[in-house]
Amino acid sequence: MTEIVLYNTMARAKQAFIPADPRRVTLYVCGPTVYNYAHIGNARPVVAFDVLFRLLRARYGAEHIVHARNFTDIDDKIIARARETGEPIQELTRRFADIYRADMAALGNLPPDFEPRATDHVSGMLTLIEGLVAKGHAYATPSGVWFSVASMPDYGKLSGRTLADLLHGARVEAMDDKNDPADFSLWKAAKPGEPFWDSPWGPGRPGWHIECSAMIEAILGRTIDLHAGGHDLIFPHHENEIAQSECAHDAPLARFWLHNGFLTMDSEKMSKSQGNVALIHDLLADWPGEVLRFALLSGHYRAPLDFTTGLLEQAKATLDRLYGALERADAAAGAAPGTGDFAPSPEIWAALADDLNSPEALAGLSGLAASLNKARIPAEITEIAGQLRASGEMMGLLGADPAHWFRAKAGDGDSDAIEALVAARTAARAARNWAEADRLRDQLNAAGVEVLDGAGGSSWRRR
RNA sequence: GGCCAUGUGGCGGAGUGGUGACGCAGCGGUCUGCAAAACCGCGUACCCCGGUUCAAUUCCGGGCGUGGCCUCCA
Repeated sequence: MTEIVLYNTMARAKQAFIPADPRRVTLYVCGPTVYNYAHIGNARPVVAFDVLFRLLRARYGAEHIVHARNFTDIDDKIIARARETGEPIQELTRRFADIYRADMAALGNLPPDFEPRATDHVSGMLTLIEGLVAKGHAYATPSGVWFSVASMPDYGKLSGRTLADLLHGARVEAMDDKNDPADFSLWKAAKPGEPFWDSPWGPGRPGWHIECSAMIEAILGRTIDLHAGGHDLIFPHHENEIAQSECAHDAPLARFWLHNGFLTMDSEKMSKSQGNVALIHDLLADWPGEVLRFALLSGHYRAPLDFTTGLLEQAKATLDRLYGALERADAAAGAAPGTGDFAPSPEIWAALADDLNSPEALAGLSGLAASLNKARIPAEITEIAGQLRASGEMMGLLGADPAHWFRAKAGDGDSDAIEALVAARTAARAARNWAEADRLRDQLNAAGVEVLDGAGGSSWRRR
């Protein structure tokens, strides 16, 4: 089994991944703030690190991996949205958390073992903050509690920033009542009308970063194996998590830091402020979730990826080819699909183990499909098809029944109508009435249905 | 300005000190009543300028281009 190598942002290099305890490998991925629909860019870390999750499960055993992904369910934007719409915060966040889960499931992601919500961990945050204040790393002011960046000698080690860099770029105006412009908020005193929790510093709510520190400690432990998220989280979010957790515990927060690159839309950053976002919810109306997933995996997770319609069309075409090979294999082997214990191909395993090289792994899938299309011996067909499915599963792909893949969108009645036309065409062909047969095929094509004539008769698929 | 990435054929996108990525699209062929699907074959790709080397797309230096981060955006 090939060793897993991952690019560790902290080291700025690929490193062999060896868990602290192979019987309990811990993975934390920063999750969403739930106040609206997730866009496809939000899905990139989820898909990329779902592949990592699958790889770890395969390597160490599913029962030995603990994967947590949080929901941020209290923050300024949530409060603002609730004010706008009048929907209570709890309902709003619960509703969008459910939508998020459904979207991620549609993209073929396994659910994490834990999905903690920030508001369930406020007491843990308070304990953490109290400890930081006691150790001189934080101080209270009327506006809340602040982390004192100057109290941590190696602050900035993840993002490669020095305190001087930060001050250089910092706003000149003294914000709030903190001592240093680089200090960040651990606890915010409640303003009138805002939701609040009681604390030693009066009613208030947590700062953004502290929730992850508290949830990681509560669920996974003080030092975890892997901490992952979007590239933009390196600074300030992950930097500040490190500051809080490490100053509180005198232990490293995570052994590996993984960050995915951004999606662009027509080469521009996809962001809410620019209004160029594609919501997963909307994309799913036009594309199977697996096409979206394949498109996201077609680039390496650390590289930028331009998310375009062309990319989706290519992903769809490639998946059609892969599923086509599986469909013929199932028919030829006459066996139930997905049976038996097949292992992923060594090449695909190696590609994924090399810092989640999904494009190379996808190339491996195509290679297997080509072999499958050429295979003639039933035992060989079963073997390769099994290997192809097992390899696909490593990436959360090819899990569908090919028949479903090609014909799912048709309603039952719709399907019957298509079957009738195909049957009529078969009859016309038997009568060597080519004109009628071609007319029926044109009619089917116009309806988005492709007819495939084979030795054993004609079949059809949706385009 | 500081920091971090990145520049590969029509398009997407891996990788490598010296013959092939892979996919999509395209072209030719086999098959087919004709197609489609599948199979076989085809493309003289590595931003620019120096340097190292027998040999650089791959290493080093410089330049140019692009993207991202620089206090709450995956």
